[in-house]
Amino acid sequence: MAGSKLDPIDRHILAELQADGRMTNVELAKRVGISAPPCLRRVRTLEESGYIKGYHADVDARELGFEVQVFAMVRLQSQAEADLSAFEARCRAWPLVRECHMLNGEIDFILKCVAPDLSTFQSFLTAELTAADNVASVKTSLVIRCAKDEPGLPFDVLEARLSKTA
Amino acid sequence: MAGSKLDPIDRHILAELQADGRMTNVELAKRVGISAPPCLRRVRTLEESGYIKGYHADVDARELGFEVQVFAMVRLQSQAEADLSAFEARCRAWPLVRECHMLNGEIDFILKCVAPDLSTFQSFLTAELTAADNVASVKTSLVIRCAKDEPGLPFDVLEARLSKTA
DNA sequence: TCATCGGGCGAAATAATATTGCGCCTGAGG
DNA sequence: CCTCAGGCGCAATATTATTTCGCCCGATGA
Repeated sequence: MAGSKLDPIDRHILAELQADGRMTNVELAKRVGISAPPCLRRVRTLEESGYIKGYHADVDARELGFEVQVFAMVRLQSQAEADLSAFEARCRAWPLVRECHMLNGEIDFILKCVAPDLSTFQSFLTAELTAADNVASVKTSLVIRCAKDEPGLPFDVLEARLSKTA
Repeated sequence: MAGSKLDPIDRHILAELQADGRMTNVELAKRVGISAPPCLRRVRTLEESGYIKGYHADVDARELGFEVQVFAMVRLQSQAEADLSAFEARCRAWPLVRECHMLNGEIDFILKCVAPDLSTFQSFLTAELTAADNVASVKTSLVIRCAKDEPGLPFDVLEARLSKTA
């Protein structure tokens, strides 16, 4: 099973750093119950082996003037791999698109977008997204409010799962 | 305009910390072109005033055994505020639900969920989500692959915008 | 059962970073 | 021109990160 190369201390480290990525190594070591040097070694190993992909400050979008958040459901005309890749590449190049997920079912892609205001988004929608090659239809939904936005993973679910197997 | 209380150095700091939340203050100061003490003071101010909401390690879901990611589109029977809030509270309590956004249009909520495997998600879907009070319908879409997943905001868009106004 | 070996831990020393204190400069307002 | 507030950076100090190294434990094999 994936993740089994990690012991409980490693998982504890991941959970703590997911919750507070700027915790000092001393504090982290204290929380997971080992001393600072091995704790730091574990963190470095987790980083190098890809369990930790990076660290990011969580910036308040509204405060910074990004008032609008939108989910866009996109259907394409062709689902040939080359066409899918081409669309993905376009998404990567659009700064207003923050996430692009390929889905199963009727909808081919869902995009999470941000914009400073509605008119900026509308311009993007009509001039770029809807107008893009191979795009059959786009349905958009404005985010009215966000009830939950937890970064990362539920480590408690993971622990529960592992304790069953063990 | 929102964000106008920030000068270019503040925005530069936010952009850098969004890209690498564990950068040392010395390195950050060097990049934004001031010395370490005022840089740290700015960071603290940004944290206290809420521009920076936190820092998080970005953990690899697949590596940790979360193979499945799903978007769930939920419609409710009642959209009275009390019922909306009740549903949001339920979402906050479900660990598999990582994000919950209220939308305009036909769909009332979109949820981003993760699970270790499909059967875990199916159990959650049938026993919890679909079965929950006031839920009229749930449409789910499995994420086949993720083409883009940029944390945070496009600071280049913000800068472009501000330079126009200025 | 007992020697050997590898891996991981932690104390201690050292290097780097964060944080505080303070004097200087600058620009706004009188 | 003077004064004051705000923000900077130097220098000193406190914390933290990182390296070094010896110890312990558990696995392996004679």
